[in-house]
Amino acid sequence: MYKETVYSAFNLLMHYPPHSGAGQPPQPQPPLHKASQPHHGVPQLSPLYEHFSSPHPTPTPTDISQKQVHRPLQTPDLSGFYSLTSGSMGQLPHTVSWFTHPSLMLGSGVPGHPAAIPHPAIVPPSGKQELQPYDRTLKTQTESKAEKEAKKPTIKKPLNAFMLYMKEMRAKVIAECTLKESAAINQILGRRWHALSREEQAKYYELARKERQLHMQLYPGWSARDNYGKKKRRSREKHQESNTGGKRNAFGTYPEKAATPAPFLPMTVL
DNA sequence: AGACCTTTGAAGCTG
DNA sequence: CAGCTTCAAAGGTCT
Repeated sequence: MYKETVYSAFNLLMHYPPHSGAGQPPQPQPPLHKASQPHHGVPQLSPLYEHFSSPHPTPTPTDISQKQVHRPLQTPDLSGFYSLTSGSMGQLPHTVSWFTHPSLMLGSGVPGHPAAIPHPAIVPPSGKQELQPYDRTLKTQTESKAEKEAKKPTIKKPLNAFMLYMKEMRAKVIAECTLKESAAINQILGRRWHALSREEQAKYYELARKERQLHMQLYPGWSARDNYGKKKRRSREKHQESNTGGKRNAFGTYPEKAATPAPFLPMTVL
């Protein structure tokens, strides 16, 4: 049943014209770090950027500080960030601003900066961003150190180019194919990503670079290793097995080899 | 409740 | 340093 749903979704998408490079094998595209790419027509990516998007005018550094965004360094790259992301991104109804959504008002902020930097990278230890704000006043004095440690909000990794692309395009793909399961959606998005032109991909690489930069400034001491091992894996062996086709895939089937694409996937489309 | 699936890219880890 | 592993997002599915 589900398999058929996915199949029909791919059939539907077969007729979706790729941006460019249709029918060509995906070519590895090294990250592009041009500072002056055209920045038109990029809809909402990450709420971090949405905050600076139309219809609001491009915020000045003063505007940012008024929103209590801590910017310890005034780097030229950040100004590029503003010009890059302002006034060109559309709005998607399901998105919320990182700076206004209650889940972002965690009050934890950057260590050493009690003014609280509400940033979407900060989430409660539950993993998912919750609707209710993280209320540190709920902590009791009797809580053990370990408990307090466990309840410390997690600073998430900044999104890479593909993640930003997924965030933007997911709703569009879902609307087109009525699929909702992310595993299938992500397969489609992965193929579309490869179908993007170099210029189109460059926009996302640039946004991702800016996001990393901002993330570095917001959380100077943060390292990706901070989140290592926080997700419990059932076991490395099993995880490996799942990656090599030993377990059920997103289509509810048991693929013989993970490297073998699903037979109903037309390689010349998407 | 939380891992899994699935994708790419960044970054950490390991030998 | 090359290659492997983990984690970012997402939501349905499964344990």
